[in-house]
Amino acid sequence: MTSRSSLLQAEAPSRPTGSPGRRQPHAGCEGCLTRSLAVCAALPPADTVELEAAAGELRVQAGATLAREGAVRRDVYTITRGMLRRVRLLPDGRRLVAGFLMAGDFIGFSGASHYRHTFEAITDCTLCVFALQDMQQLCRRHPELEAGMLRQACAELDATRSSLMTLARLTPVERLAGFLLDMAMRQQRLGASADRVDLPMTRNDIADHLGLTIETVSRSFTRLKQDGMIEFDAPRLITLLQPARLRALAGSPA
Amino acid sequence: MTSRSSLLQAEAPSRPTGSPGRRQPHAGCEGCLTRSLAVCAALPPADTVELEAAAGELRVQAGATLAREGAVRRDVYTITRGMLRRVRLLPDGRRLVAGFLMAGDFIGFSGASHYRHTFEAITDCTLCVFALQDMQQLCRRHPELEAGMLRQACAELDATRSSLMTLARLTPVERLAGFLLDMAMRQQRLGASADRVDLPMTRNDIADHLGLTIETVSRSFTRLKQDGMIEFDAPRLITLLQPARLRALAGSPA
DNA sequence: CGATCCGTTGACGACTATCAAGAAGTGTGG
DNA sequence: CCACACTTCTTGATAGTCGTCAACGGATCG
Repeated sequence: MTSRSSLLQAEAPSRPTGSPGRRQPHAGCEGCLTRSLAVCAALPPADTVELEAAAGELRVQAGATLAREGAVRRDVYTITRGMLRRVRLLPDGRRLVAGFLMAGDFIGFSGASHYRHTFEAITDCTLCVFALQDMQQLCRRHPELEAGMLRQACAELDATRSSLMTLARLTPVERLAGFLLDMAMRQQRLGASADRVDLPMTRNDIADHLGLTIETVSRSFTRLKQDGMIEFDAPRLITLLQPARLRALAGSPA
Repeated sequence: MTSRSSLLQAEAPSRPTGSPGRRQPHAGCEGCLTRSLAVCAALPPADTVELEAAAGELRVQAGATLAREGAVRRDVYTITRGMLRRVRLLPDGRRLVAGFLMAGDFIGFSGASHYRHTFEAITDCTLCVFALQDMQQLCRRHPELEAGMLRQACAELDATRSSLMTLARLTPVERLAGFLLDMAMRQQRLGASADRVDLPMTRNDIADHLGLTIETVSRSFTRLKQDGMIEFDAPRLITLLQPARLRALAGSPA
């Protein structure tokens, strides 16, 4: 009985490509767990009424696709529960997982008219939906919101640029160490313990995220375990025994 | 006598680490060649007076460092002439060139209080300098400017995410093909011909940008030449003979 | 003219991808 | 409840690609 984190709920039997789910009226920002993390935080509490009016709630089953690469980009999203992957494919099937998205993350920082990635739910997810147009109008009326979006877009840019170093110059073990630290940090922000990492995604997802094969990912896990830096509570639930050594491996900035 | 492009002027005898140059009063936005490209374009012509008041002009010699990783981030820049590289180093000397910056590009989309990269001039450069504070105030007074910054930050995010695919999943030849197309496209926006690419940076810079070694970069160049896709006018001046085939190699999006 | 830097090419070896098999966990149906 | 299919993850053997080491040619500069 491996009790996975309550933040990232357990993966349901994955239907290959389920429907993205229905849009429902929004329940209200007040009780929202991610209120303080998300883009919405830029708006003073008094103005959340407007946000709520524009927002819809969307639930997506594990395994289902939220939005497909190439489709017209009509909506933007804030994730309130669960985890998704940002995927891009090459014609010959090579795959990149450009990132994992969790509660508080925003989908919609793009200048493109069409989605440039496919977004697939790894666990059951709940999201706040906004029509792109509505969000743009909200931004026009509330410069603080736009400023907040700019700040968060810059933060994401910083993070993405760090990934460049990972992919360009780090060894497999170093990449994995950095990945584990990154996931731990983000989950900690959501209230999890600092040294426990929950990995709802498959080894394949991790491989395609780190530019490796699943075998190399697996061997790198084994190496970190043998060296006493991590411990497996389950294949997808890991304890970081020596975060400092992991940080040293990953090149500190992580 | 290799007459390099007039857009990216020839590399001067590189002083190892010259001084970043002096800040001068600004010459005015009216005649600025990059006016239509840069962040500033978001501001209506009537308001450029304010921009000019806040801006300074800065010249940086080839080989000199504009800003150092870890230093306090006091200024932001728009490049009006020349080319710089965005560099990050690992403790053991491994290097990443996170990007090449040219006329119209903006340095300053970051949420960090300190520079996260070192910026080094590849050719002699001219830049518009703004104190970070001034720019933030300008944004507060002119929401259009902030909206423009957000748009451009998103565009840069899109571009950076594309680099992830390059580094994670493309072969050396594919990476180089994509790189050449990217440089050609950006130089075309500045008025150069579509099939001529000027590469002021060294093979080492290219290697550290593509996550390869200089030998592999060199061999990949040779391969593209042997296959008839490119032609060398000089080691750093290349003609794209078959852009379509290059695009196919790079995975089209480029 | 020698020194230095840059780029190319060749020989070799290491590391990671590939191929293959097996172990472990999960859900389904009898 | 158990057998079976299926997926995921791990481990081993092998091969290929790219990194490393080395040498050379060309350009630039003092």
